[in-house]
Amino acid sequence: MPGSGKKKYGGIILNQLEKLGASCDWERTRFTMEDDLSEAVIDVFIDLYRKGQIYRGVRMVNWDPQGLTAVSDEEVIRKEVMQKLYYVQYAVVDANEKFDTMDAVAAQAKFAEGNFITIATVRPETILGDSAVCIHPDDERYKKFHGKHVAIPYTNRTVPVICDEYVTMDFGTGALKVTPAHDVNDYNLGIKHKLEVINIFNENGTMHERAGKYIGEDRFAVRKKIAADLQADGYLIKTEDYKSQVGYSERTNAAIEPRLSMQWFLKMDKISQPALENVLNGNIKLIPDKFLNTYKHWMENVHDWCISRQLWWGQRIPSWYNETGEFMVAKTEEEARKLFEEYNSKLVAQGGKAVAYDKLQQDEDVLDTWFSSWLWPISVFDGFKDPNNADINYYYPTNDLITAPEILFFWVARMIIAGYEYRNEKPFTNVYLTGIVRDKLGRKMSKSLGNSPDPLELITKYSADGVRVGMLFSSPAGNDLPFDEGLCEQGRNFANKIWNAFRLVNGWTVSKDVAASNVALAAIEWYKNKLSATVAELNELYDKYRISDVLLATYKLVWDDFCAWYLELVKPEFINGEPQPISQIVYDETVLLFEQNLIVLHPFMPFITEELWHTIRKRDENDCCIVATWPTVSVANEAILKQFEHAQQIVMALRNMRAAKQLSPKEALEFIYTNNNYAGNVYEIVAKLANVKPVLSEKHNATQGTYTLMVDTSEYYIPLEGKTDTAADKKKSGRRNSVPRRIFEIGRCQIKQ
RNA sequence: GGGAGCUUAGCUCAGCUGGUUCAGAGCACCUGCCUUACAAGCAGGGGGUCACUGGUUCGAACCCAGUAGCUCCCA
Repeated sequence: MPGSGKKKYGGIILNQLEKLGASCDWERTRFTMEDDLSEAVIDVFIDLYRKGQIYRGVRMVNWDPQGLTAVSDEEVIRKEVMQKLYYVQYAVVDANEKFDTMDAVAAQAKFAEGNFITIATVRPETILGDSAVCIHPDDERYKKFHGKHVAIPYTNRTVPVICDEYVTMDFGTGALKVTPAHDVNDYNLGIKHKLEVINIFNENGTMHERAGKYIGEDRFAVRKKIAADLQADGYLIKTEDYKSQVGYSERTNAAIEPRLSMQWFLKMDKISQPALENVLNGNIKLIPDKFLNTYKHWMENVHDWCISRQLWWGQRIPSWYNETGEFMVAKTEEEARKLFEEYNSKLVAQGGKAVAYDKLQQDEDVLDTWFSSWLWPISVFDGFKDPNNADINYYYPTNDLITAPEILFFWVARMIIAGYEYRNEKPFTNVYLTGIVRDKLGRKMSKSLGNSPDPLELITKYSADGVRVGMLFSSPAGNDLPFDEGLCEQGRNFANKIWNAFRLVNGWTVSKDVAASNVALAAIEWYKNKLSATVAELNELYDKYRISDVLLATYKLVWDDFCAWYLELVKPEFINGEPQPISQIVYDETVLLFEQNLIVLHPFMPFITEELWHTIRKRDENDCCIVATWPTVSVANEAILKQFEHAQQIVMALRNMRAAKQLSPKEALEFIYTNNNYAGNVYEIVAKLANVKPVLSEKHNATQGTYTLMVDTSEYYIPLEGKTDTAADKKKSGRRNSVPRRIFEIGRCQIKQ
């Protein structure tokens, strides 16, 4: 498994997938930390470095001063915190006016002259690291200070007043203190204006000697102290309450300190081009395509990729340092030595002095996990070591990648980049982006929140098939899916339904001597057509990756069409309490149709379908549902479907009438039809499912006590003389026994009284 | 601060190129039923000003503009 493959979770996830019935090639499980795959990672790093694509640079990281480590953005928990906003005055001086000591008294004199700029900050302790004060070039209030300097309290330093449109004039005082070492935005401003970077903190969050004051004291203690000092010395004008976002370490809960550090970067501008082009031109498809815009936007504004991490696990960066900090990128220490040797001989040849490399030390940092994951489609088939092996040639590029939208950039885009860089070919054609599972409060499932349901527990409760159905029911492509255990229950109920349908069929006694009834033959004919039409629909939905729609259509086919209509029609009757045998022909056809159902159900419910596949008929061990031929689609006979639909409508209308009139389903009724628009077996179907006796009458005049059914353009009559009242009387008296004259609308059929 | 997207029934969402599948599905809910596979079930039923305002059009859930609310991504 790629990416997040923390080993201890890897095993659990694989186990869960297995239990869920994922039909993976389990013999081939791999892990990006394996030797072969790690080697690929290192080789690629070296290759890209030699191509000049990888460089070292400074970057702001999230530093955990308690854990003494950098943490990733994902491990930072942002909280809204009430803080104090401190308004501090800086004395303005001329650029050439150098002060060795701008003490409080001197500053007060400047203030009195009106030569001051007020800044607002929630972190007054960082004042000691200020390198500039920034104002908007158009800000009238500060125009007179263009080109001037300000004196930073307690530092003996003056820093320039710089102009940049980055500053919002009407926010705060319109003047921004710039502390490049301790704020990302300030850092970027610092680069733009070539400011000094003054890191005033130690790794553990105490003040560095560089700060010049409060040395060794903790940053938060210093905040209080300096606030008090600023107040006492007349720098502090006022404080205000201020709500702001502060990041906390997920591990230690310490406030995150932005910190500058040396990191490794991969240049993205050129290498990412094919990944943009081939998605835009449709060589690689994102499904659903609403992600195209996001993808495009990101790829067009791509930043260099920071590939180094300060973690204890992962592939160590293959860079070797000598005593003086020079380094060689090489696979092994020996190679690094050789490189140093060559380097030295060149130096010496040019008249320089050789550098020492007696003690080489490998970089302490490791590579970002995505830096191994992006190679996955190639490295998993050993495509780096052996670029022409049979597996990679067969599996690369593959058809579909299924993944979450949140890692579209982290992983998907980078796999595409690596694919074009190292095989000059896309790694896959379709990227299906699933929904993100959320809990009922709309939060992402996460290990730290502990709000993820345990799949194994769900499986014991609802079965693997039930859980699969539950998950897939509510997962339209790309939409979040709010997890609801009720859906797993629905899945379990569905499995139960299938099981019961099987029990019914399995319990029949079959007889070659019994002729197939017209109704049964009609049902078979109809369901074959219905199945064919539905499979055509399923195929289309599959092509569009509309998995939840496929599931719903399959669900309705099996539950409604097969169980509620088909089985009810072919089901043998009981005579004198004795079940009658079923005709061999009908039985055989039913089993065949049942099997077709199992095949279309299999992707969603592999366990029960495979089980029934091998129970419903004696089979070879290798004759499995999972590899059974998908039902073929023939042109559905529209007339048959229409005819059946007409029968269904009559049945539903009759049931509805019975409900309204409180007539027991057991009470047989006469059903009078006057024309043969719907010949076929429509009326036999109706007879079986609605407990009526069809009677052909050339002409019927509706009389009192006769219901008229209107279905499509056909009229039917049901004599109810003497039935209604007796039926009603059997029920709780007074309820509904006087149904007013009205029209019931049921779909397109009406029942007129 | 920049970008993307969403708002349709109590909930989760479909609804393609504007017009005979335009107001849909599943769940939930309500009412009958222990009817010989299934109460984890069967039969029936009630729910919506398609966020709001305006525009385009013979015609708008759908196209356009604005407003409000929500979500995500990047910094």
